[in-house]
Amino acid sequence: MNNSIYDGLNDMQLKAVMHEDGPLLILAGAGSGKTRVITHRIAHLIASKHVEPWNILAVTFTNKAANEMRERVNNIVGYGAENVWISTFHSMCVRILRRFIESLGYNRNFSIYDTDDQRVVMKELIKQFNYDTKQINDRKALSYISSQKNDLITPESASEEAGRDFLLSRYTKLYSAYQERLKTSNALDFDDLIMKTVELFECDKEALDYYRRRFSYILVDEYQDTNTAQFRLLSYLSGANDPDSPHNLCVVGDDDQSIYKFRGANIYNILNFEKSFPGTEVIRLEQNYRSTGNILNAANNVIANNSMRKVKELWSDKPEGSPIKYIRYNSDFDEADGIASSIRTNINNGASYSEHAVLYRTNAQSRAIEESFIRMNIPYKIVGGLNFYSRKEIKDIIAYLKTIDNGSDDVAAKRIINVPKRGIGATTIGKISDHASMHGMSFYAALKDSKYIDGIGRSVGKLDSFVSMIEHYRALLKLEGYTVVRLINTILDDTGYLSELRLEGTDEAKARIENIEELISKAASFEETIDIPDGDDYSSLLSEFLENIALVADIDTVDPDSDVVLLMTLHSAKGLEFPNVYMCGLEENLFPSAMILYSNDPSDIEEERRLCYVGITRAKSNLTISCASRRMKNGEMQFNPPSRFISEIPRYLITEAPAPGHSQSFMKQEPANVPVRNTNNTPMSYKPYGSRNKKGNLFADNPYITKASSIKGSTASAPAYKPGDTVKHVKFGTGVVKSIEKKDDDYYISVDFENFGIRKMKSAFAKFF
DNA sequence: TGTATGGATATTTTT
DNA sequence: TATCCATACA
Repeated sequence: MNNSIYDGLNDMQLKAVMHEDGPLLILAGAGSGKTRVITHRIAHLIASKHVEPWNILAVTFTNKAANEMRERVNNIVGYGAENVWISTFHSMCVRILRRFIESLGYNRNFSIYDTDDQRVVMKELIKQFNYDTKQINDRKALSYISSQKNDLITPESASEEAGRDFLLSRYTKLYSAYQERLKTSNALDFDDLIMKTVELFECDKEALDYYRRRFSYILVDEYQDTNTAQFRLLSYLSGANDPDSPHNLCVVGDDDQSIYKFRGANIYNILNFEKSFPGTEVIRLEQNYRSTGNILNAANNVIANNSMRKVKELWSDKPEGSPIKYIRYNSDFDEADGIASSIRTNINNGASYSEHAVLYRTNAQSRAIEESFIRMNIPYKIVGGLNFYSRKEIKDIIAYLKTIDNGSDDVAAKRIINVPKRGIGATTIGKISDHASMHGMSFYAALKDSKYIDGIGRSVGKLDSFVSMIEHYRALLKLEGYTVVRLINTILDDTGYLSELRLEGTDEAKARIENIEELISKAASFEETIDIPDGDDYSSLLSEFLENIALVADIDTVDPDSDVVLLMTLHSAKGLEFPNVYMCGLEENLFPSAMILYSNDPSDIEEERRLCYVGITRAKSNLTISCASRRMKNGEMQFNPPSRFISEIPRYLITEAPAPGHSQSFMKQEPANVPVRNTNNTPMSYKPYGSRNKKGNLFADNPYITKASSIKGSTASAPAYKPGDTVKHVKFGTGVVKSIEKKDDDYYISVDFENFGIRKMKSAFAKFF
């Protein structure tokens, strides 16, 4: 046999690779070689057990992981890998639905709605129902719907559940209306892709049988991140309810790296796997091949503070390596500069940019770092944040393509009906919408009826020419074999979209043109990678292109060969590794985030801690952690103590580096945007947290949950309230004013809050309403 | 119908 | 701070 399949595997890895039939749970700690195990197991199945490649299904969460997996299998077996189904949950479901969705009453060329599309629909519905937007906003409604779908709860059962609960019953009404709207638009959102596939398997025996027979071996990566719907999907495919099925389901995951609860991930999928699949063999991979001893030690100590875990202790035979570097900067800008100059130093010592990554909790933090990098000429790429495909100009072009591909897609059609301006106004659009919903037809179909709609009158001509333009494009695609690239170019010319931007001539317009050019080159490279269909009908090419861009994650587009520093959230960093990692913004209220500190679910903090664990374990040789004494957040200055997670790392693993100019300059530098309050130049009353206390313990004075004071307004005027008044604070809620005292130029007000007790604050700072 | 303006609001993470 | 939305005005 081919020896190379088994070379270099440790005993546990080998055991997992060679496991015979039956359910298999691989608990793979960070850096323990889980991708290696999956790929080698696939290779083993093909080469040694003579399983046909097309009978194997491997599921991941990102395209990047899927592509890497395919490449690695290919390298091991050298043949057949292209026939293994290796794909993400979402693209697998699209593929299944494209074939069988008609049994659910949808059309096979359905659109995929992204978050923006969803919001457009939801905003319309909330308006239509006349709901108070203060009580119900689109984000909340959509996150409610998403969690229902992740748990496979239909609108019907949701509304039964909601009963007469005021808010909940409104949400469920929105849920069913939303679902109807998507159906008329022949569109599915991300969660639908999974849920509809499950529904398909429930109602279409033939479809289920087809895939059951096809996939005799199923492997799932990052299993800890699966939600209930995905679990059900896997159960169907692996014949969980069929006693005769061998249940050749192999799942790989790490409960300590479960960080997607907010997206519906159900940690019990992994914690209870053995119960769901009796006879499961459990294999633990506990040897870490990635990080130095110190880094691993730090990670183990942090995660040990969590209670709900599968027993597992990562170890490594690597040397201790350098200590973890910790710096508390004065400000987020100093932090950014500090990181940039540290990277610069490493580069001067021969390191390459791509050996570095900067990880943070929130996307907004990338801003300051980006600015420092630009100033210091450090090449970088920001992963995530504002997605390329969510830019306005890109969305516009895509909306054209979507309208051409699927005329029922109302969000797309409405987006472009008056872009570029065709003199079709809100009134006209409203009338067409009404007509459409009255007759249960799509917006685009209603456009064709415009001459029968009252009050449209003089717009009929404009609407008709819009319709014939779209029909014309369809014909180009079908009859003349237009590629996507040609189609986009034609649209840009015909509509004058591009010339309008050129005329504008601003920097912004130039950037938009560049983005459009990038879209065209993305389309071109897409067309290179797929088989051009026979004959002249290129419509399927367009559908595939649209599907492709709907399902790419930003991380998928990272070029592994380009020598740049990667900037990304801790979430995006999962599954990656770097020699040098900078984890920044380790502050209470930021990481762990303020949101979870006030949540009433105590397990939330454990998820934050897992996120911290994920971050630490990304580092191979050098880990630098940092925080800032003051930081601009949402346009206000915050002062946060260092994160509790820092104090969970044993002191002896850490070297503390002084922040540049810490002792002298902390007060000398006037914080940006903060009005000068002390005229006589005496130090202000607060001291930096984390400065050494008498015991010499770096962390002892780290008060958890210290609220950031918010600074706003510049002059202290007498407060408009008096003791005994009830006030409402933007963060602390309702409270009663206890006392007000004047000191220097400011008023100090102390308030007894219902939920937070007595708080004393400068009246100029406190936000009451 | 289109644009300008000011005020409110939000930011935790994303396939 | 940055974006979104409603309102006012051209």
